[in-house]
Amino acid sequence: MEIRQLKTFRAVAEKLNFTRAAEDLHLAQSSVSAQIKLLEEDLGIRLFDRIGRRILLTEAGEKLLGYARRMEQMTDEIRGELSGSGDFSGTLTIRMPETIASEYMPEVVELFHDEYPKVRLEFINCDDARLREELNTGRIDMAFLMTDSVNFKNVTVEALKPERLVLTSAPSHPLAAKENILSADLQGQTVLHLRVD
Amino acid sequence: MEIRQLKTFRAVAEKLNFTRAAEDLHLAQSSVSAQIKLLEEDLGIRLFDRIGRRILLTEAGEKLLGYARRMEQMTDEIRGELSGSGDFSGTLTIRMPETIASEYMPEVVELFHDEYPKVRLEFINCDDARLREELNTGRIDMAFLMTDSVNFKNVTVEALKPERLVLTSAPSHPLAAKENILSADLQGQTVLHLRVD
DNA sequence: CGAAAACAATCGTTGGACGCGATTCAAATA
DNA sequence: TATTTGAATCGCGTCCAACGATTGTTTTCG
Repeated sequence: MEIRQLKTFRAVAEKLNFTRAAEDLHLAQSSVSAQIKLLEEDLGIRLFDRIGRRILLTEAGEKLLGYARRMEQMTDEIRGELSGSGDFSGTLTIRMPETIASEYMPEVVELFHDEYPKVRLEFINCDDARLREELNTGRIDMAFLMTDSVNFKNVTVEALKPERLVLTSAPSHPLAAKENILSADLQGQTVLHLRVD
Repeated sequence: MEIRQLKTFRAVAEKLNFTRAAEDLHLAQSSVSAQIKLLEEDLGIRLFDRIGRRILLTEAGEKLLGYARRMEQMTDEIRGELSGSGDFSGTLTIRMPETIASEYMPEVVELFHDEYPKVRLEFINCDDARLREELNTGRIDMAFLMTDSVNFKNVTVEALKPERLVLTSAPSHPLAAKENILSADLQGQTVLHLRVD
């Protein structure tokens, strides 16, 4: 029996739905199934009745739910009481291109806020090339860029992931018919692309 | 924060000694160190003051100890309340050679008893060859053997580990001088060996 | 005072646990 | 009957946790 399992159990027991619980917990549905299965095996008793695709708490499940809630309260209490200083708060100012922001940030913000609810996130659009200065003066705390390499002094840089660069056009465009496009083919074409500072 | 970590923490906090705690928990000392380190990182606060090789609870540690105890009580309560049927009791009768018993059983019995305190273990010396009958009639529940292979019907057999067979003699024995001994060398010698039923 | 013992921290390795995506199978719904 | 919803299962990859060995330090004892 582990706290992680009890948290998962509580989520499932309250939603009575493995898939929703998985979303809440930022887990795959299969992982939730596996955890519940482990917990049931560990306790040696079924926690849910599976009636068709619908699930109900068994009597044992009902009892456990109460304990799980108290247990979780207690962990929160522990953190509240002990970690004091470890409980970050303040504002993080982040500069990043809108394209990245709209793609990745919704999920990242949710995850981050779950862990550090007292930290406010401030995003600024990445519309100029004065990053180095901004980072050094403390106007922004961090930035996400799409670029081949960055080499700033006094700034920590980490590559997060490669991102494919894709060529897109209207279906009616002459180049759309070609199987392969060489960079030479773009000669004289008007290209709309990301600003790379 | 996981229950396992809190259990480890409690053991250390009560013994004020990592090594003893590790023994109690059937863990390596390094594992205990690692768990405590993780817990301290997770909570963002030191739990022990390390004064030389001696350790003391910090203020945070004192507080946590209370919580850890309540937490553990609660898990026991959960098991007591829920697992009902999963709580095995009764007697297991096991036949095995004394050589095996004295070598492996002390630790095995301790581990087993920690997990199933209500099960009594009964050992019988392995001094006859009527194992098959004994197993089938239910006089014994299981047996440990040292042998090359066993093939009983209605009996589940599992190989646990290979065991080296070593030749030993008094230092004064003629064969003791030889670098290598062949089985032919044993011709005519009196050999004291395990009974293999 | 020097030698030995006690003990926690650290390191490298490895097996197992855990998470994931894809798939399957059953049930509910259209 | 077809489609959707939802949980279980499987195979795979990765990461974590336990271990043994070692180190460095402190305490104890000869």
